[in-house]
Amino acid sequence: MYRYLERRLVEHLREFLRRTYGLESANIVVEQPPKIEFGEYALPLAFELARKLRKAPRKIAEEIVAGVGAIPGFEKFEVAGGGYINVRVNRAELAAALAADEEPAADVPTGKVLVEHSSINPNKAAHIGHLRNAILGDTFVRLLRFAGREVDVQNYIDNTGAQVADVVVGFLHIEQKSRAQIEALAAAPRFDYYCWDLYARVSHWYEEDKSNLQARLATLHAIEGGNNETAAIADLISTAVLKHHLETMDRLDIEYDFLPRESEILHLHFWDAAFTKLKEAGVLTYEDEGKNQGCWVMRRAGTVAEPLTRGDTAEKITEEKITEEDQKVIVRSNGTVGYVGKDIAYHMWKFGLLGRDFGYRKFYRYPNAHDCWISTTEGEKDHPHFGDVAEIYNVIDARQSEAQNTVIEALRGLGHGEAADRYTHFSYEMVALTPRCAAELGYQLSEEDKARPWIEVSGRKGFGVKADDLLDALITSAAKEVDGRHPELSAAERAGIAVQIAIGALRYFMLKFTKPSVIAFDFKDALSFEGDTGPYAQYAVVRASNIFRKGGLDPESFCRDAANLVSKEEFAKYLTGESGNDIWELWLTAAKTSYIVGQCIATTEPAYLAKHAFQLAQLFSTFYHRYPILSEADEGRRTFLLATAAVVRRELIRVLAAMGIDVPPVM
RNA sequence: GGGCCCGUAGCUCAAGCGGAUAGAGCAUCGGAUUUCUAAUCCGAGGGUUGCAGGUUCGAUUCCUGCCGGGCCUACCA
Repeated sequence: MYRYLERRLVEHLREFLRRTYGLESANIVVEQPPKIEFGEYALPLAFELARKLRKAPRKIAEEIVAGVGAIPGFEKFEVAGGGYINVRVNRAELAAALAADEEPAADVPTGKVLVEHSSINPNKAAHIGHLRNAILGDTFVRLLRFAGREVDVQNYIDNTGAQVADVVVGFLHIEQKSRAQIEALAAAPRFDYYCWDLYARVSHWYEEDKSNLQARLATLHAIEGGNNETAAIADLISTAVLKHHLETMDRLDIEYDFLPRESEILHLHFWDAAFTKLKEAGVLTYEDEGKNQGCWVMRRAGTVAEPLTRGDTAEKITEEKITEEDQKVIVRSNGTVGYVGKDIAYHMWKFGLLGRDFGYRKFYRYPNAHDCWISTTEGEKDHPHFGDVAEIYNVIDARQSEAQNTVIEALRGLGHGEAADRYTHFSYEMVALTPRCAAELGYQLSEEDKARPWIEVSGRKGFGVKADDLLDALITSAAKEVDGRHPELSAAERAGIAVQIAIGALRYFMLKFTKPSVIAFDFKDALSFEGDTGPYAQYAVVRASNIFRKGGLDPESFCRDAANLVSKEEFAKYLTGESGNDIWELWLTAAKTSYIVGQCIATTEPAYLAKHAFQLAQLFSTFYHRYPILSEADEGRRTFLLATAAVVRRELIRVLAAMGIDVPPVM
């Protein structure tokens, strides 16, 4: 509702400015006043117009307030300070609309959205860095769906890369295992943990003797070639680890629709199709001299050709040689293609620009019967249509922004500027460990490391916190609390609640930081259930539910009837004026959910949603404390307070659901 | 060397295309309801927003230069 009213306000003002001052495209900034007493919207408009109109801001503000006229849903306009215009809505009308759950539809862009996230190398267990990626990605998917978009979720699987090769090397060269032995291990529990340790050992083995790296190269070639024993072993390992990743993420209620694999990008010759087009378009150039002799290279994203002389034309510049430093090798001199090249082909496919498609088969069925598909060379006849989408978001950490930009520039160079514009690298910073946390985990730290603000997680070194371990620790910690608080519940009930709390804590923790902030992970912070945490927000909902349970009422049906149970006159009575301010702030915040969701999508920043959930929970907790509802003697007022609790409960449940957080029945 | 990001309270973080008195959580200290469960609430202390300039009616936000930190900059992925 809040967003809808803002749009109406802006449209009305734009019309007014055109009519009164002849201003066509004034930039109308709408802010939120610092205090609820000032109103619901604030306009610094008069400051902006002061120069254009050559008048004092205060004077302009007064003219606007006097002349703007009535707008449905709004109460009045006031001039404040040196020229602010504060706008008040009709509180009763907004509250009644929110109680009735009226949310006027916004314009939903057409076309399917593709979100790619997780994309964990299938050679070891997932760690906390992967959790941040998956939780950000999954939440963004939920936000898009909340806003009415159709979304496909993809998880790219690099099953033929060096990392998988390394683990294959570990099994074959270090452990000397047979295929049958590896198969048996892969079928055993925690195979991903086994690979985690083995991967670290392989890295160590390479360091011991550089000649060992030849085993990696030979293995990599065998895997890429396919149709041999080594490739078959790599496939069985990566497939087994992948299943563990899907199970780990499913614990957090994260699901995928399709798993495109690098092996199919290779075997279905996606690259060949892309290579032809890239050469034709002149995006790739062949180097016949210098350090990259024999390679096909592209200009590195973000670099610009230096004009040889003043007045060079654009054409001349594009024909110019790219300096070695600005060259990005796409095809090596031995004819093999690097990962950026494969990525370009893959992204052409995403936008339906490649002219080729994957084969598809069902791979994994979630407990809720949702199917996750995987790429194959020859697939099932009937399958959903993937790819060929209108917009894409790639949830990939900031370290890969240059590679992402190279892919975008390749699309642009191919003449697909509109696709490049709808390609978003959803970039975020990594999760690292605090030195204290690293020490707790038993890692030896140098004096230099101890002084660092954080230490980077490294799968190669086996250095990090595994996703399942963290989740287990959270569940254990939550279970201890639940067991102490609710001995009357069955063990199964208590365990279920502990899981919900653990997931709430984890997902909230990963979402509360803004994307550019490195998370310096520490168990103390991550295991906290108090204050600015997921469980705090869950607890607010539980308390709201408790009011209804104690009162013998059903919160859902009460919520559906809220608009009928409280008249507009009563809303006005309880929400107007100074005395109504604190409860009004709660209603107003509850009305902002779709506004916040819109902001999150526009800025690709889910942290705003976490902030919103916390604010709403915090306001509710204060309200809960200040107003005993069931003991309220005044019948009308009691109903109004119940309606407040019911509506806030509904909105908070929705917000938490958008973050992938469930609310336990009791806490 | 070049590119990107960061620097805000003791600690961890916010601050909506530049706006009103820079806000939370944790920690510390002091309080609260035999009431809808205290995973809660109220209060206190705590800030030259890294430094120096600039633009502006107005700068944590934009620009420039320094200082400090991180990441990227492979014929690895």
